[in-house]
Amino acid sequence: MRYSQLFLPTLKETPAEAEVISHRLMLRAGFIRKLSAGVYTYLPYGLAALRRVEQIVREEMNRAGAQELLMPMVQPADLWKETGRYEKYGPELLRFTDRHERESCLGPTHEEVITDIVRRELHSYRDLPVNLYQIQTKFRDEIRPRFGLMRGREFVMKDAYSFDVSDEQAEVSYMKMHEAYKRIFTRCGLTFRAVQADSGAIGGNFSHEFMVLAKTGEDTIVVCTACEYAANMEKAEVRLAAGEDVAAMLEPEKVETPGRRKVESVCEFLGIEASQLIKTMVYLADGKPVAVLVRGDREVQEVKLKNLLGVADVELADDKQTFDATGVPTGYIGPVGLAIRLVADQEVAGMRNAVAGANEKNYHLRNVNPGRDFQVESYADLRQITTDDPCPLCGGRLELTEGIEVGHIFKLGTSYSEKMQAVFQDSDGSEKPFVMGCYGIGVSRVVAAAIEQNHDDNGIIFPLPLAPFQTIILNLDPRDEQIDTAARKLYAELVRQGVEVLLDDRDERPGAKFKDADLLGIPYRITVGKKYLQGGMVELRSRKTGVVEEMSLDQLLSVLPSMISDAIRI
RNA sequence: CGGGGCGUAGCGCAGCCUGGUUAGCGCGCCUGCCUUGGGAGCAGGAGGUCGAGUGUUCGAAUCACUCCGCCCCGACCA
Repeated sequence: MRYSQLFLPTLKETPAEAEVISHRLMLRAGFIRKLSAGVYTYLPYGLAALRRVEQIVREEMNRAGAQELLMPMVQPADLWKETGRYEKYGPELLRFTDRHERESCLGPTHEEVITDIVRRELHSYRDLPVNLYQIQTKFRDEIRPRFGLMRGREFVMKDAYSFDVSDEQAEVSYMKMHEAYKRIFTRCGLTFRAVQADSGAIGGNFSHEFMVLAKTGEDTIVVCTACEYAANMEKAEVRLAAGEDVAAMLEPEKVETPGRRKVESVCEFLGIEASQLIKTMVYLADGKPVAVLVRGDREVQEVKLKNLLGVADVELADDKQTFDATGVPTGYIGPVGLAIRLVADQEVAGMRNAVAGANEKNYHLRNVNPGRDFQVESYADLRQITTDDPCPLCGGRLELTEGIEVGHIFKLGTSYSEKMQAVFQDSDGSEKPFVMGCYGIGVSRVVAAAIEQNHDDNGIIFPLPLAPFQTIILNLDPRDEQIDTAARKLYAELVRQGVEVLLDDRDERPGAKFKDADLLGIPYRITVGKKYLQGGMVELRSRKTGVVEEMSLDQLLSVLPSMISDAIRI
């Protein structure tokens, strides 16, 4: 491709609307333009990057035995009513009626449609397993679209759905996808981790998220430095430290702690460590008060609490709500004699002679002992994991890092197939619902994540497999016949060898060409200029390392194509 | 939906508080000259219903009200 013919509007200045780096760079490098909130046009250069990701996804899905199809974006409400999601999905599902007053919606996901196809066409265990996927534009009417392609309302997604005869077979399908996903993100040249995840509203009980590691990620994840373990903060299991405190239980003692409400000030006042204090937090679980106990130096992990209580929502009670529920002002609440529902972090069970609120203003209790002085409804892992905790798998050191979710795989089980009466006849003649799995990749988000992970002050640094062009040739002086001839010759020869090349033949000054080349993030840059006139040499520069090598045209042609094909092969 | 902010040329902004002739600046764009290894220089030029509506006023980009759009934080979310 010749740059002079390409629709590639780059921007010298950053538009005010963009905050995160990938969004800014995508606007500046002519990837996208906004049409309305969370809705973007892909310009040729951005589309080329998107196609790179799509192609890798396609190849790996096909390799894993999945088959591509394409489902409608407009879907009838009736189908969604079968699974109850038409009511349940909320305002994110864009609903409308057509000219015949038929209720419809724009597909935010396609479980209903695929299940409908399969129940109509597949009836026997002999037809299974099957895995069908599509790469398609989804629409979700996000509360607040932001960050450009990272969280748009309209976005390109690959979604796959597997159908199996049994739970065991479904797990085999799941593992195949898990492997395929690892290959996909590896081939994209991204640093990522597969993390255990909460399966969320979509349902199911077996779930991994694929996170691209980048500073600007929306989620915090815990990764082990020694093994493969990685998990969401909400899911990361805390391993209880071995060894119990076997100190003799002392008699409870009430102590005056005037005005000491915070953990810190109580500890300072009584001369104890935060780890010797039982912190009592009052939450409203679906509106009803529950007291939660954790060690003074720990934080409650609300998602774990929510899951334990089996409620839809937990919220920390404010001072007034706390007083209304317990009759005690915040800061002096404790488990001893407390009348409301009580749960505790597992760690609390092993505490001896701890300090806790006395349920009386300005008083705390010393020598409080779980079991003797109070009972809880249940002990469970309820606290936030920290980097001081050991890896739950191998005991290694943990690190916290930010991640961008680019893929999510679920074992769905039979929830959809049962509701939609999608059944097959098994070898023993019995009728069974399909056991399903679903597997998503945010294709457009992968492009954004790749940029978040790979850029510098001058622009994008594309991983070679995702770059719209693998090489850019800068013709620094198109009017000089010798330079122009050399640049064209290089271009033609590289194209012949299968390299994706952009030839910058614009009538621009060299500075502008260098700046654009950096901004666009093309992995290899060849410069043909003055040095060619002087000694027949051109420059090859790596965008990533900045290393520059001078060589002749012949040398370049003999090394570059193989460098590129080696790098793309996995 | 709650909180905060912004809408003035394609992009980035000033002007608004304290109303008053032809609404400015930088970049980009067009023409010409010149220049060619990190977003050059000179000269000339095009481009605006100042987001929309209503009101206040002799007079509104400027003041008031309403609406619309966009951005950021929060709740929410593959």
